[in-house]
Amino acid sequence: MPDVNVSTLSALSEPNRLNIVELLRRGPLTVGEITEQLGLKQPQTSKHLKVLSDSGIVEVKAEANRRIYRLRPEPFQALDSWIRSFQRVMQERFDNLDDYLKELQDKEKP
Amino acid sequence: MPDVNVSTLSALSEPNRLNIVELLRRGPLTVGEITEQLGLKQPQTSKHLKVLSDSGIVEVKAEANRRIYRLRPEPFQALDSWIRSFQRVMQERFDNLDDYLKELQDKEKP
DNA sequence: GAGGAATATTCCTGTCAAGGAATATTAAAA
DNA sequence: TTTTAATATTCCTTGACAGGAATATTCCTC
Repeated sequence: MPDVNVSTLSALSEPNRLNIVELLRRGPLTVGEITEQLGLKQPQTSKHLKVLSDSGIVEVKAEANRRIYRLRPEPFQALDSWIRSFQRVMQERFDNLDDYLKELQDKEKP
Repeated sequence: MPDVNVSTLSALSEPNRLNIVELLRRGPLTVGEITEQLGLKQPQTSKHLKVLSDSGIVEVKAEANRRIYRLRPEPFQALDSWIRSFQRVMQERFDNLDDYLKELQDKEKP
């Protein structure tokens, strides 16, 4: 079972950060561009980017005055492989509630 | 672009809830079983299950005195398809930072 | 080197969510 | 029908986190 990083999930669970990620999907952007396109204020953008950066979702490249942010693929790969290994097991178990109910009864009346 | 539900992500971003989900992977469980296996207190378990239930990650079946919780596959499918559509676009853009830098320069010096 | 962009950081405040403890609810069992 | 088991709900408190505003930092340009 691949380990899911809670920090990845919690970083993505904030709407503005999810928007940033959706935006960066199209390619790298500077803080200013993100700020403008999402209608945020610059400090908040920087803060959200820091959270995304700390959790490894995003990486920075300094270019003179500017910081260019872009997505890192690893966290998404990890998340994906978790979900898929997940679905594999779920598929087997799915629609087997009746089996479980029978087990439960057996526990009660041995 | 498939829409990711923030509520799915935020529900999964709490460690105890993620543990519950990992546990339910093996099959449906009652509140008591979850409580015991994770060493939680029963009220907290119920609260976490409510959050998971509200976000559609989990569903309940009442069986006499007990409530049997199990995973619903839909949120995971949605999450998976989002990530994969995501990775498709990222793949194209990946390693194209140089292109972007050139664009930036063009913007500055037209 | 002074002024001005672009970005990060700090401090403050309010909100919200999680845990603890107690209690309510429902169904089973005696 | 009283008691007991399984679960949900409420109230309270505390801590984390997001936004606002101000300020610090870094680098460019003149």
